[in-house]
Amino acid sequence: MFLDFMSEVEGILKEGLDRCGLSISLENSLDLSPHADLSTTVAFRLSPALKKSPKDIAAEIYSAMGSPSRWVDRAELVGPYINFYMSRSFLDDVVVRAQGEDAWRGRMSGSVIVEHTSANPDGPLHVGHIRNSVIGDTIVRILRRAGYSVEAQYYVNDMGRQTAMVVWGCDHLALDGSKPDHAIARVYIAAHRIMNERPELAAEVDELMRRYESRDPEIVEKFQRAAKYAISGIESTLHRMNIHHDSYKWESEFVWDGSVDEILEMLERTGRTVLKDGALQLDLSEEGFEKSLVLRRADGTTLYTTRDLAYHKWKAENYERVVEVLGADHKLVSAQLRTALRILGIKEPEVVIFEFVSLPDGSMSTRRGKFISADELLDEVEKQAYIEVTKRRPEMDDDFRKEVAGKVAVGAVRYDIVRVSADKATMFDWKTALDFEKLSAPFIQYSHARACSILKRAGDIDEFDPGLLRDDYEIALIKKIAEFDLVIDRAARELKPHQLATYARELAERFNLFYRYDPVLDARPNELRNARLALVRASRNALSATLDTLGIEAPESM
RNA sequence: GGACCCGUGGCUUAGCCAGGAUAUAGCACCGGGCUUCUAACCCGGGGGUCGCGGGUUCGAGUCCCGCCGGGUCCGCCA
Repeated sequence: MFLDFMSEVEGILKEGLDRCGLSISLENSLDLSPHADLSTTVAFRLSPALKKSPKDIAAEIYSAMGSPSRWVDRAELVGPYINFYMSRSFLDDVVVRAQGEDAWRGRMSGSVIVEHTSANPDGPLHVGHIRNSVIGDTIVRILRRAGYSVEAQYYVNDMGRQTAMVVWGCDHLALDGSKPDHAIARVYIAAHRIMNERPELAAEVDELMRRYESRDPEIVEKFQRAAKYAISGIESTLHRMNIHHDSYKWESEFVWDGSVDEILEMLERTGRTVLKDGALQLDLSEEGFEKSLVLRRADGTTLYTTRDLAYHKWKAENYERVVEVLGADHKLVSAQLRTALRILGIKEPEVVIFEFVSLPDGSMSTRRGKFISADELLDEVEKQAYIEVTKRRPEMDDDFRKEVAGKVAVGAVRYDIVRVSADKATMFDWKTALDFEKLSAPFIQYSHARACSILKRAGDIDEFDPGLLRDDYEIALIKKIAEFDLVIDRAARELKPHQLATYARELAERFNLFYRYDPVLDARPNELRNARLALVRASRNALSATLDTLGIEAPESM
């Protein structure tokens, strides 16, 4: 839709530039503008080299440009700007194409792996983790919309000290009957407390780690049982938020199948490694890193980073795009990892870093038992949502109110997380979390429900003529619907899911205005009624596709 | 000490990478709108030295330098 219009504008503009003998990249030279459907400022950029005023240059290009085409109605010269406007047939085409299901998928292709969440299997997800999960899952959904074949993967850190602590805890303490991830957290926290009191026990944990790495069958069974138990709880929380992983990759796999040894050999062959105090290290001072990267301990065991290098080699070999979502605390290690990969000639991942979620009294910690779990958050938000639904729809039965409350709660939590740019640090606050009077998912869900309600009352739509949709509200809405493919395309390239959240809000706003000022069911003559019904259906489809891509359910009634 | 991220009306926030035409929304505040397709909605109003200071440019919220404030990291942990 919008991308088609944009390509035609590029063609027309390029013709003008060519005829004037000018050459400039059209990449990023067309912008959305409040003054036009697309606008270009190329004249400004050409001005210094040509030593002519932008206004004169724009005029020259303008008069040399190609004639209007199928989707482009006209171009206008406004001082140094050249503005482009959509044709009526473009708007008509948007409404027609938006009636169907295939209008919401992009033209990108290829395979992508997106790693997200990957929390240690030592307890439940807390409100910091789910920022990772929501950003990650939304990116997965955006990339799928864009046309990629996407694998969403959870990387299980089973070789770390945390998991060994959990195993030690399970050996010595009983798991209670609570949700698996919460039960594991209790054991993990208790194990830490015991270790603090009796530091001599730490050797037992070291021994567990050593035996696991050497693949002692008895220990392997214990580690994997404990980790899987924790993950089963984590998974159920994720599912509640409409988040699904296609696969789990265990870091131990890379140690046992020889990938880690292979990576170490590759690194040694670069001649960049040094043996210091018996430990193998990679010197990255040339690349601006103060500290060298330790690859293998003096005792011969591997480190997280080494296993991570092997994991990234595997990703690079199996997928065309490698994407991962990491917390800000991983910035440095991730940069070191990417540098090491570059030295090895392995494709580097595209890393989405999100800043921290803190509590009013500091940062969260599973080990210290200081966190607000995602389960707790969802329960509270759902409770609040149920109160709201009951207040607004008292005539509906309890099943309805519960179902809507669930959808609204998950939507509110996801939207509140995804709407802010990943590089903004945030503070968790119960008051804000439980307040969805403010701009939030229900605003968008509600627009969708309104559209559904009209369609339900209308019954089947006869033939329609989109050309009858001519007032400001109708046209603004059609243009916003058309923008869907542009937003997906950009968000998929830049990996910025908050752009879609902004779009969702704008789309709902435009629909609400149309809804407020243009009656549909009572519209006369009947031809106008049919055209508006078609626009409602187009809007419903656009809202539904947008919400789906945000991982938010779109109730037909709420 | 070094590195990275952030700083936009009272609060939250878009725009910054690819500099251009009146700076985006929400909350809160003041006022208005339900005999009309669901008012979880809509309309109007007030409120901004885009942290501060320099620089580049015809033009800077956007780029560069310095400073201030907040966050994060700098382990033979993960």
